[in-house]
Amino acid sequence: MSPRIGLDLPAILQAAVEIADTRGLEEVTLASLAQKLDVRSPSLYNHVNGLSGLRSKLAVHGLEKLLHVMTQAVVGRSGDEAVRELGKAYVAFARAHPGLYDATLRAPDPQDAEVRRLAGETVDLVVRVLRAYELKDDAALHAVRGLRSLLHGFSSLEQRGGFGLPLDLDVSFRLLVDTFLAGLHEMKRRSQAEANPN
Amino acid sequence: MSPRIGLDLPAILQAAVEIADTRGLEEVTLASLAQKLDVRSPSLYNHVNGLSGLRSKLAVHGLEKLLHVMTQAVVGRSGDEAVRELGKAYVAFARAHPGLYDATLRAPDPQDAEVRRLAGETVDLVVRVLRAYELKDDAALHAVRGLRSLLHGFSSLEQRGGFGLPLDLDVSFRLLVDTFLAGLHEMKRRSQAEANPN
DNA sequence: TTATATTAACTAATGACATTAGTTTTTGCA
DNA sequence: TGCAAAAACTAATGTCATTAGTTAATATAA
Repeated sequence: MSPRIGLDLPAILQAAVEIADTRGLEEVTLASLAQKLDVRSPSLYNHVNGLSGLRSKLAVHGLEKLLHVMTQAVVGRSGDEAVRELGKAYVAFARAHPGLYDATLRAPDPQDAEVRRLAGETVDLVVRVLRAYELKDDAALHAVRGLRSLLHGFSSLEQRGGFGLPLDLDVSFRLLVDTFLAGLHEMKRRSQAEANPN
Repeated sequence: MSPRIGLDLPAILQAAVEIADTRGLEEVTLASLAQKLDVRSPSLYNHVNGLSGLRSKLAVHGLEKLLHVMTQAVVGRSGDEAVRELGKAYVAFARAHPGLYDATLRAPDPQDAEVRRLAGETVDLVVRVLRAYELKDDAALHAVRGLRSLLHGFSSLEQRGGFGLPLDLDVSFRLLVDTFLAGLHEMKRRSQAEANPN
């Protein structure tokens, strides 16, 4: 059945991740990948649907790993602590895997079933973490979007060297998360005051 | 001195912006640009230093426009109102010019003098707006980073369709900014309480 | 008015890609 | 032992960016 198996998907993905993280996502080409794997580039078509297929697989792989570290970060925790650890895990992942993180957000096809499934699971995870803040109705979902915006924004700008200031990045990040949490508490307070105006 | 002037930098930039905003930044190639301008691609080298030069100019152009709309948004305003308008102007720009906004953040050379100058001016603008919160020392700069993270994160995810949820984006954004502002007020309160603990 | 220098835009050529078609080769199983 | 499946290959095509060298238009000086 199966003839010379030199390549397989895991090996291809690992090599692609290595290139992405060290040289940048744009450098992940079928040519560079084939060279690294000591193979001719058309051979890759037996495992992956061209460059765009590779990028899809890379995106899915990255989302899986990201969801995993986020999940690990919140088990056994709740409230502010859980959010803080979640945030730390998120930026740590982006720092450790800049290229893979990038791939995560440039899925050629956002309608891809796998991508949607993983995105959904990630949202669920964060919703559960934010449940502690007793946000009503859609507020929890809006808060998920907000938290994700802030995490992604920070990671993205950090990666692009978008912060020209000579200022400790970890301090900036901690303050940002703390400010968001303080705001969340305040919003909760307000909505409760509104619902129950002594 | 000057022979047949069919092209000039403004025309080139305008065409590039059009392609970027309608088809995406990746579609801005010397080939597509030349076709749109009815010229052969090597001709572009007389005005721009190759593809990377074009991207640099595009980034600078985008930063200039972004700084301009941000500046217009805050004149005559202060405090929360100024921050809210600043935020609205930021996401409105990203929505109106998705490709150009993208170019803004993928400057091939973040060390480029023009890019650094504009980035500096933008930081200055936001610092002035945040002065109202009387943040001490570096806190103001950290807050600038935070605000920028959140604005960029939201815009970027919105563009990439990263929000799978069927939820009003404008509401999400307003809540995010409000949460940040509430947090900022709370942080200010805390630092004052600490400095002057009755 | 004419000649020249300047320089924009051109053609031609090269090399890096992705991709497709068609061929070779390995290997599991009958 | 032989055959079918499929992995990896070679060859070819087309799209890019980029460089070298050529042509041609025009502003200015004579």
